[in-house]
Amino acid sequence: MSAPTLKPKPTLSDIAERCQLSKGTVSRALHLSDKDSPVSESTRQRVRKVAQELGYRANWQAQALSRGRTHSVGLLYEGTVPMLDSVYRDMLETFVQKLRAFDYHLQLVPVDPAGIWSEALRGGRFDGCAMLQNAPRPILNEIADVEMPIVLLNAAASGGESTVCPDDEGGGRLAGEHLLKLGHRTIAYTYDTDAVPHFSIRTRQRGLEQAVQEAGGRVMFFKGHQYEVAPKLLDPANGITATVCYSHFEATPLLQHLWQLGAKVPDDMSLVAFNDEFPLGSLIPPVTTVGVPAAQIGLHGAEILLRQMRGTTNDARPRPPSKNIILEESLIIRASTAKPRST
Amino acid sequence: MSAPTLKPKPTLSDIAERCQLSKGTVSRALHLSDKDSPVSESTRQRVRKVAQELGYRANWQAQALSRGRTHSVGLLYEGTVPMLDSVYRDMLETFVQKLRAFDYHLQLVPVDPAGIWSEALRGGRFDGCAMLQNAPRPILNEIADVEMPIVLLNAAASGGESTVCPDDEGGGRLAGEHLLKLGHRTIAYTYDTDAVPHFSIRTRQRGLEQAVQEAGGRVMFFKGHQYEVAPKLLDPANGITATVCYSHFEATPLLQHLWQLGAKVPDDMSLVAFNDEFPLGSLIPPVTTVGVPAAQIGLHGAEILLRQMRGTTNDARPRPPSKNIILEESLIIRASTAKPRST
DNA sequence: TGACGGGGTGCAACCGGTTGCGGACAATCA
DNA sequence: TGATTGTCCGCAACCGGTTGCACCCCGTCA
Repeated sequence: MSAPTLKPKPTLSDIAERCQLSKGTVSRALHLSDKDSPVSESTRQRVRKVAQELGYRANWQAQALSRGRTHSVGLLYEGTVPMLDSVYRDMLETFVQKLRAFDYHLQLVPVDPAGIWSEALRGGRFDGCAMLQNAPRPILNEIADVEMPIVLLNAAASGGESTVCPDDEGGGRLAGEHLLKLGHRTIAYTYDTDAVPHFSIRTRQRGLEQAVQEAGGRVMFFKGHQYEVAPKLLDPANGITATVCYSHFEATPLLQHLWQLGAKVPDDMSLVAFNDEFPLGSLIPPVTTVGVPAAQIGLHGAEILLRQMRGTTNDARPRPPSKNIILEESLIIRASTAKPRST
Repeated sequence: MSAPTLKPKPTLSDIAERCQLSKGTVSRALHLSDKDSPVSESTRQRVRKVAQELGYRANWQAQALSRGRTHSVGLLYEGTVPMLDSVYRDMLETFVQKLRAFDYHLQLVPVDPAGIWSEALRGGRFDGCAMLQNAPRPILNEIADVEMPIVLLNAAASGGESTVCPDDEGGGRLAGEHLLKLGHRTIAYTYDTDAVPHFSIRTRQRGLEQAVQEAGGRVMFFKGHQYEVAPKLLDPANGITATVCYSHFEATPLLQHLWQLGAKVPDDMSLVAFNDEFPLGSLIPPVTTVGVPAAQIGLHGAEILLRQMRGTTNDARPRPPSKNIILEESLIIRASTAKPRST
């Protein structure tokens, strides 16, 4: 009694012994569905009762080892913990939820240059993985090499991988069309020097330019800290009446700097942001923005991954072909956009 | 060749065969340190070379199973994916990094009411875990029941668990003292109805009140959406000259609403927030705030957990006693605070 | 030269499940 | 009543490592 008395976790054998049965039978009794089970109803009842009493839980490693599938997926990310970036919140939330619904667990896997992550990859720690953002080719190649199912979230299709990506080009167009409809003709597009380099910076710009140029308008491009950009936007020589920001990280300080310079939004300058994130909605004025269907991305990503994993591990069925899903963005009109003053 | 030719992951046996050795020897050659190894230098070289060529990686489940430790820790959280809350970013970042340095992997474990998480807990999926925020007692009890090391991050000590928590009371005092020094005597404290209920709401308030009351000042308390609160703060009858917000989520809209009502910050109203988060620094004026040592919390948490896990799993050494660490918060003075006008 | 000691290796059990196969027994059919 | 079928369960191999123990062989010392 002075001994630590480590609580011995009950195992299959414990139950088997208690029930006077063999491990195999107990195993079958526990998790084969009621109908097609090769074990009698009474036995099953008995086993389950005992398992319940003992608080039995299957050991995960043992199960994974013998079944050949871990039932967990790796969440790969570069740099800092990702979910951190607010845009990823809803994306991850639905992604996780969906996978959980199928009893998949998630592992956080930083893709450090040191390459420890490859240990995880090849060590069979998970059945499939998701990568946030665009992944460096070498990494994708290594993943392809071990033939592990993968889905790229918020990334453009570049190889054979499945991807789920918002239609940033369409989003840019949305922003452009909205402003055009209001009567704007000279529109600025800006992003911050500190922004994480992501292809969507360009894609959004492209969509915007397409829409505006088709209508005979003009897009001016500004890169830099917003306190530097703001005065340029207001320079009468430019004739800019509306600005589209790459994200809420630009829009927030920009709004304040414009304000400080005496320009009223939307009267003197209309403002459109991307991402429907705090604090856009709680600024004065609330900022019109192009929302990214983050939750949808997560959901589709999970579904794709689940489908891919089903055929994993020596399953005869070929893995389903990769899929590239593009989801529409949507315009959320708030008070930061209006007709240009001159109109 | 038409067969799928699933890449056969090399195992210990494969190497053993190639080297004409037994599994056991190979296992020893691979990961016993060079000096105390009971295997000859030449053999070790040979084995490692072959392992290298084959791209061998130890199967994780098998290793975990036989060693009795998984070398991974669970990150428990309630509600939505947590890291999402910006305050947790730095906290998690350092936490993860530290654990990774010791080759621990992280699993995301939502503590859903359904109780699936308990499956993970008892299934031996991880050696220890961390819980974000305060955890419900029943959950902690279950964790205690399986005798799993745990550390509570950003939570107050309530049971036998180890905790790492910022000194919110001290932070509140810091805010109060700063304002007092500037000459403020009637100070408001506000938090939003939508704020996640967290004990720190009260703790920060308490610290603030202590400091202010000691100096003969007065704290008024306002709960609600900031657009409702703002007018009350400006009510001359109240004589409020400074406001402390529970977090950046309150401070941001409040600042704008005050502005909109014609009150200038800091001239008419000084403003102090908590958490050093976006967009506080990029607002006009930049907002004075009490910063939480998030990175430190993560770091200490990881260290505590590592120490606890060392003694896990039938180790003779008793687990080190639980520890409750409280970390100081710090005042970040920006432009939103100044002497009250009347002074 | 024979006993002893120790370094280097093989054997086999074990971790905790899963699963193919065969056997026992009862029920059904000829 | 004997052959056949089907139900239910036990046996044992297996997943891929780890590790205690025995063994072999060679050098050393008495």
